[in-house]
Amino acid sequence: MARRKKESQSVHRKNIAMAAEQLFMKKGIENTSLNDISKEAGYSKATLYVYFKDKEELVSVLVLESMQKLHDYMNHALESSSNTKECYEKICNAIVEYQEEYPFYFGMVLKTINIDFETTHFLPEEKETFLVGERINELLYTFLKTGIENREIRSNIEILPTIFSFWGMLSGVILLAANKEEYITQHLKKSKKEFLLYGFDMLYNSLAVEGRG
Amino acid sequence: MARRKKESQSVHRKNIAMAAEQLFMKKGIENTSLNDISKEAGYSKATLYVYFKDKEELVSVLVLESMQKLHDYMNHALESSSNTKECYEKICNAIVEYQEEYPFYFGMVLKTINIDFETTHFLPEEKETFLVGERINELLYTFLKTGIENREIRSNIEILPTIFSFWGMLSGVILLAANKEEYITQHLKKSKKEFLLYGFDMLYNSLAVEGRG
Amino acid sequence: MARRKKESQSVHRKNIAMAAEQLFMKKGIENTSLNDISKEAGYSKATLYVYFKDKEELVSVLVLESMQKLHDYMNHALESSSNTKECYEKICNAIVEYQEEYPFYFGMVLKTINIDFETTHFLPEEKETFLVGERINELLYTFLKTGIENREIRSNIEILPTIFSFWGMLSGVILLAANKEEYITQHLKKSKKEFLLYGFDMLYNSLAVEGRG
Amino acid sequence: MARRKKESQSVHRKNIAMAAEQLFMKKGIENTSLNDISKEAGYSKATLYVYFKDKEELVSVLVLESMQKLHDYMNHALESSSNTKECYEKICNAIVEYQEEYPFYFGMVLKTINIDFETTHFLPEEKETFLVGERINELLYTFLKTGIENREIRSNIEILPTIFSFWGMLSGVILLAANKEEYITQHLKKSKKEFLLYGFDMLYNSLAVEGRG
DNA sequence: GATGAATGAGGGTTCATTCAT
DNA sequence: CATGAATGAACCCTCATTCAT
Repeated sequence: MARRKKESQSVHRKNIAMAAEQLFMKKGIENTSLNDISKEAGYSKATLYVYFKDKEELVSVLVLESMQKLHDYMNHALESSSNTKECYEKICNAIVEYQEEYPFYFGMVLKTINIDFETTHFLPEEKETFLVGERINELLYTFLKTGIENREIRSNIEILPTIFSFWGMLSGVILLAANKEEYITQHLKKSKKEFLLYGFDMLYNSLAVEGRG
Repeated sequence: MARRKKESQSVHRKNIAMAAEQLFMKKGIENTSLNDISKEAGYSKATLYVYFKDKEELVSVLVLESMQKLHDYMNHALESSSNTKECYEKICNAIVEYQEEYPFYFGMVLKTINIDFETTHFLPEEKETFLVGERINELLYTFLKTGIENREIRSNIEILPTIFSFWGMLSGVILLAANKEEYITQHLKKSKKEFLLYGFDMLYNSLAVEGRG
Repeated sequence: MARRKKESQSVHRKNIAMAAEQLFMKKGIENTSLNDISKEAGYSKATLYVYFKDKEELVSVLVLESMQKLHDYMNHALESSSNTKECYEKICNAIVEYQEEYPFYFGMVLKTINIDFETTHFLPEEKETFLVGERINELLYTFLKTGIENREIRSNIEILPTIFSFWGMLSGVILLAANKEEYITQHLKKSKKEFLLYGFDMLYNSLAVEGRG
Repeated sequence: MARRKKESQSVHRKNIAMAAEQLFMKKGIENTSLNDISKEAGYSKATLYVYFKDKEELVSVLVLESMQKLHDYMNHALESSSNTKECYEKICNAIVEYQEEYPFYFGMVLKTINIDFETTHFLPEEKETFLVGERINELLYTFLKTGIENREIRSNIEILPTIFSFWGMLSGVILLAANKEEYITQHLKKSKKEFLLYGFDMLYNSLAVEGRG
C-alpha cells in the first residue's frame, strides 16, 4: 500500500533514478553531480528535490533496487535447478552477473549494509535494503538445507556461519576477479571466467560431501 | 648530513601522513580535505604541498606504508611457525590484525592495486605498492609449496589460482566480519573471532589433504 | 516568452559583464579575480558560473562585444562620408574613439585575434570575434577600392597588404599616443589629438595619389 | 660608480636574470613563478630575494637590458650604413630582429614605458629604461636630420612628431606581423618578411622626397 | 508540481614573500 | 651570504541545497 502509493507517486522518480543509475555506472557516485543527473534525466535540478529528499536518498533507493535484483537473480538460480552442484554454480554465476552489471553497487552492498538501527541515522530504503539482504540469506539457507537433505553437502556444517563465510568468500573472489582481471589473465593464464570456476570449485570442496577431484 | 636533512624532512612528512591517516580512517578519503589534514597536523595548508606533491601522493604513500606493514605481518607469521596448519592460522590472523589496524587501507588494497602500468598515469608509490603486493603473493606461494611438500596440502591444486582465490576469499570473509560484526554476534551467537575461525577452517578444508573432522 | 526568458537572463549577464569590464579596465584582466567581479556586480561568486562557463568565456564575450562596437564605429564612419580624405579621417577617428572607450580591449584585439582554428582550443565567441575582424577588413577593402576608383588613392597599391599595414600602423600610433600622451604633450608641444592628426596625415601620404602638402 | 658596484655585486644577479629571461621567453611572465626561476637558476627561492627586491624588480631589470639591446641594434644599423634608404631598412630590420628575439619585452616596451615620474611608484631600472628610450629617439632624430640634409627625406616634416609616428607605426606593423603571421601568409600570399618589406616601403613613401615607383 | 535563480561553503592548488638560522 | 622551511592570501571552480514563483 505504501508501495502502491510510491509507485503511483510518479514516473518521474523512476526517470530520475534511472538517469542517476546510468551516470553512477559510468562515472562512479562521487563523480556524479546532481547537475549531471538532472540533465541526463531531463528535469530541472530543483525538481530532483521534489522526488528525493537528498542525494543520499537517491543513492539508497538505487542500492535497494540493485539488491532486489540480486535477490531475483539468486532466486531464479535456485528455482531453476535440481542438482545441488548445478544449483551452486548457478548461484555463483548469479552473483557474478550482478557484480558485472552493477559493479558499483556490489562494493556498496558489501560495506554499507551493516547499519546500526539503534544509533545511526538511516533511511527507510536502507532498512528495506537490509531486509532484502535477509531474504538473500534465507535463500542460501534453503540451498544448504536442501543440499544436506540430499546428502550432497556435509551434514556437520553450521548453517548460519557457513552462509556468512560463504557469502564473504564468494564476494571476495568475485571482487578480486573483477578488479584484477588483467593481472589474472596475464599471470594465471586463465580467463576471468576460468579463474572464477576454479575458485568456486575450491570453495565447493569445503562444503561438499566426500572427496572429489 | 644529507641524511640529517632527510630525517628532519621525514619528521614533517610523518606528522602530516599520520594526521591524514587518522582522518582518512575517521571520515574516509573523499571526505577528508587538505584543510582538515593541515589543521590536524598543525601545519598550514600550503605546507602540505611542501612535503607532498598532491593529495593523491599523500594517499598513495599511506597505502604503500600500510601494504608494507601487511607484508611484514605475514612474513613474520610464516617465519615463526613450523606446522602447516599453525602457519595457516597465523597468516589468517596476520591479515585480520592488519584489517583491524588499518581498516581503511584494507579496502583500498583490495581495489586499487590493479594498476595498468601501460596506460594509466600512476605514481612511483603506486608502483612500489604493487611490488609489495607481489612479494605478498610470493609469501603465499612459499607457504603452499611447503605445505604440499609436507603432504599437508593437496598436491593437485594449481598454485597460482589457489593463491588468488585464497586471498580473495580470505579478504572477503574478513571484510564481512569487520563490517557486520554486530549482526554476526547477534544472529550467529559467535564472536567475530569465533566466526572467523570457523570460516578459516572451512577454507582450509578445501586445501588440506584428505579427510578431516 | 522564450524571448522573455532570454532577456531576463541577459540582464544578469549584462550586469556581470559590465562589472567585469570596469574592473578589467582598472586593473587588467590577470589582476581581476572572479571574487572582485562578483562583488562589483553584486552577485555571489557562484552565480557568475550560472551565466558564464568560465573566466575565459566572460573575457571573450567582452572582447567580442567591443569588437562589434569597433565595427559599428567604422561602418558608421564609412557610410556617413563622401570624400575619400574625409572618410579616411573618420575611420581614423573611429578607431581612436574605440581605443579611448575600450583601452583595455584595444590591446587585446591587437593580440588575441590570431586564432589557429585547427589546433587551438577556442570558444565560439572567439570565432565570432575573428569573423567580426574579417568584416572590419572588408570595410577597409571597400574604402580602398572606392578611393582608387575615385582616383584619390594610388592605383598601384596591393590592397590586402595595404589593409594590414594600414591597420597595424594606425593601431600602433593610436596605442602610442594613448600610452604616452603626457610625454607627447610635453615634448612635442602638440595635444594628443594634434599629434594623431599629424600621424594620420603622414600615413595618408603614402596612400594618396600624387603630391600634396 | 654606482654602476661598478652593481656589476661586482655579483655574477649571481646575472645568473638569475638570465634564467628568468629564458623562462619568460618560453612561458611568458605571468606564467613564470619565482619557483621556476630559482630552479632554472640553480639557487634557492629565498636567494632571489637577496639579489632582487621583488619579482617586479627582476622584470624591470630585464626590460632595461632588452631595451639596451634594442638601442644597440639600432645604433649599429645607423653606423653601418651610408645611403638613407638603406639605413631606413636597417633600422626597420633591427626592430624586427629585436621583436623576434624578445617578443615578450617588445610588448612591454610599447606599454610600460610611459611612467609618470611624479606620481607613480617606479623603480630605478624603470627610469633608466626610460632614458634608453630617449637615446633611441635621439638615434631616430639623427637619422631623419641626416636624411633631410641629404635631400632624401622631405624637408617639410616636423621631426619630433615624425619620430613618434614613425615609431608607433613601425612597432604596430611589426607586432601585427608577428601576431598574425599565419593569417598573413595564408591570405596575403606573402611571407611575413615580404609583408613587412611592403609595409616598411609604404611608410618610407610618406617620408621620402618626391615621386617613386 | 516544477523550476529558474541564486548561493554558502568548501574543494585542491599556487604563489610571492618572510625569517630564523 | 645563502637557504630551508613555512605560510597567508588568493586563485578558479564545483556542488548540494534552498526558495520564490
